[in-house]
Amino acid sequence: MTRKEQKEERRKAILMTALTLFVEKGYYDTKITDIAAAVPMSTGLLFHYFESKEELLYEVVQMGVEGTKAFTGVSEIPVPADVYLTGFLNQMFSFAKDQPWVFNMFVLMGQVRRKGMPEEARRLALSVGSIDFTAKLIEKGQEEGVFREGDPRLLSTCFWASVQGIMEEMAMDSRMKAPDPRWIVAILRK
Amino acid sequence: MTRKEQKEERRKAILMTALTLFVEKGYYDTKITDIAAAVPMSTGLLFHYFESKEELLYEVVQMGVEGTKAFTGVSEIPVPADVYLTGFLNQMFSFAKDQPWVFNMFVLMGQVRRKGMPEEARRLALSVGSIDFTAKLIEKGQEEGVFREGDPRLLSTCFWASVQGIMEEMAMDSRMKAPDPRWIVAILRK
DNA sequence: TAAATTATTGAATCTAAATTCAACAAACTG
DNA sequence: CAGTTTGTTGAATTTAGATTCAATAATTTA
Repeated sequence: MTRKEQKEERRKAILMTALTLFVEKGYYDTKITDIAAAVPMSTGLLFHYFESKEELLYEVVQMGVEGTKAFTGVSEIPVPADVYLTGFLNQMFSFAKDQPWVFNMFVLMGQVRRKGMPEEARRLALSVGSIDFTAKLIEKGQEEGVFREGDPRLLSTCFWASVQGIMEEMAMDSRMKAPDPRWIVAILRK
Repeated sequence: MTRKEQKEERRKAILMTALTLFVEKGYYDTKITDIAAAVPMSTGLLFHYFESKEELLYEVVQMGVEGTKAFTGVSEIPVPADVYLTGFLNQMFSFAKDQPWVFNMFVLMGQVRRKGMPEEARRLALSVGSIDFTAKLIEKGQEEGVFREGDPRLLSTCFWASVQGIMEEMAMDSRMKAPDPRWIVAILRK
């Protein structure tokens, strides 16, 4: 099975490289040749592993979806909603340095949701219910009295849009320090 | 001079159409033929008015820069910083319905600042000092005691990233209601 | 070890989309 | 009005970049 494993490793290497470049330069500005050169491997070979650039994006997103399940799958939150979200952001921001790929994955997932991204990948990214998940969490927080009144879904959307915007900014400018997570959670806090 | 005016009108029509499409579908996914068809005019004619797609983007951004001067040019803010920013967001969000083009312009200006956008247009968009302007405003707010402590520039960056993220979300999904501006200003508020 | 399978390359092909162009129409100028 | 300038079209050209392919090397299987 060494051969199959080898192939898996290679695929993963390509996926990771693609992830990095997609976030660094944007999907459309990242050429297949850029990815191949960065792996490194010949352009031709890349198509031995992935059908097309779109499929490549799709699989990167697929990988992100897997990873996200762990997050949106949690059903019992044992701490107050504000504490949970602050902790989440804290971790996410520290990932920016320790595990850039986790961080980049989040950034990419957000970007792929936008209009103008390849349709299949977009649908897949959109299928992750992080907005809904957080909306529920926000409702919980409202009941707990820590979050302000207002449509939980709209609050959730704002929260994520802000997080997305800030993460993109961080991905764009590596000099940027991570903000204090409480600043962002303040959007929700009463 | 009717001829010259005519030409100006036409140019403006193209610029506006391009602005709308760039925001709606993204720069790279907007084809020159899309713009021409939407104006409407033949593809060829479009090049009678603009050198290239990049130049077209550049001029849209140019227009945005002009418009933004009015905003960042203000030197005397007569009201507390938090009130000023809340009012600003309030206006911006209501523009989304009344004057979509103003709103779209803001969204586009933010997008063009990102890596992977055509270099010249990007530089131009980056030349607008809205982050610095707001940073000063935030310092003022800190002195007034209404804003939290923290690096004003980082706070400013977060503020704008959030606004950008939310405006993009609004541009993407017309059903989305505008959030309460105070939610966003809460990022800054003590 | 010989056949079969898989990895690899880089140049050749294909394709979508930007850009140019030749031709014609309308408007303006003197 | 005759000529010149500007507007307009859509098809032809060009080009950047994705995708294919024929050829070769490495690895596995039997």
